[in-house]
Amino acid sequence: MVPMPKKPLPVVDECCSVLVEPIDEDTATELAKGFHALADPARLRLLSLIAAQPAGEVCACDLVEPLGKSQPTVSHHLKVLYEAGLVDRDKRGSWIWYRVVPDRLDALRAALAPALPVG
Amino acid sequence: MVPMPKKPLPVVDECCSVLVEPIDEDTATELAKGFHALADPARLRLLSLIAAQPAGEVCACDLVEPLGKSQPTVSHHLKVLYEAGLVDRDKRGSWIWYRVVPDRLDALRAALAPALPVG
DNA sequence: CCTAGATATCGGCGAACGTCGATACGTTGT
DNA sequence: ACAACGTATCGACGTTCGCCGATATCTAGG
Repeated sequence: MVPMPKKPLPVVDECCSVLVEPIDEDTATELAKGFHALADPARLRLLSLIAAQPAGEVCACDLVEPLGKSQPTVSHHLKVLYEAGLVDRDKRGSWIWYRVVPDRLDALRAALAPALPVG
Repeated sequence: MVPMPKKPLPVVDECCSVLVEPIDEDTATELAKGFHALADPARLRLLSLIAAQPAGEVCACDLVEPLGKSQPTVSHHLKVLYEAGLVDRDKRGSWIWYRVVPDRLDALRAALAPALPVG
């Protein structure tokens, strides 16, 4: 069994946007963790590379070269994305395949939704 | 004249989502700056407090107490939000009024939009 | 002018971050 | 058992961050 880093997927409990009403500290902390995972160019590009795969998933070994960072660095960033619940992983033999978790991204996107959905 | 910190509103040039196709380094860096501004509980709460005002704007002096941080700290976070283009400001006498800039938030939200809009 | 209030800047502190080389772990195939 | 490969962890480094007290700057009113 792979020793899980921490617990993935806390998932924002709030249903609505930050812009609708003042959020409490706990919600703010939770959302901040999510945005923090997106607040790095390398992680955004990793997320983009994973999402761009036709099969919807990609081996970690195929992410090192296109990202242009060392293997430990890529591993580190993938861990951050995973612990933030933005990507899921699947071990097959020696390889680990990553794919995007749409729900978590949707939750962060919803947090930025305007107060009035549409005129 | 107030000495402007830097230049506000770089605004993401990309029209589409990170999830659609692999983004280049410049786009990633630009988006990362935006998400970085959101990657802090204090700033998220500030943004939420500003957006929650019925008048759509609020004096900075009315943000110190509800945030529960020192005045220099609040000033610092407001500066970060301003330089990220997430809020705009308006000086009236001794007071400075802040309001949310929806466009910038929309751009960040769009960057998280799924590849296929709807079924 | 002087005072009082609002805001920004400065300087410093401890903590967290991004990065990499070296290394350990786990799997595959010989 | 061994070698080769993919991956994770460790240790260290310089940088950035969040925070605050002290201080400077600006404005309004006596």
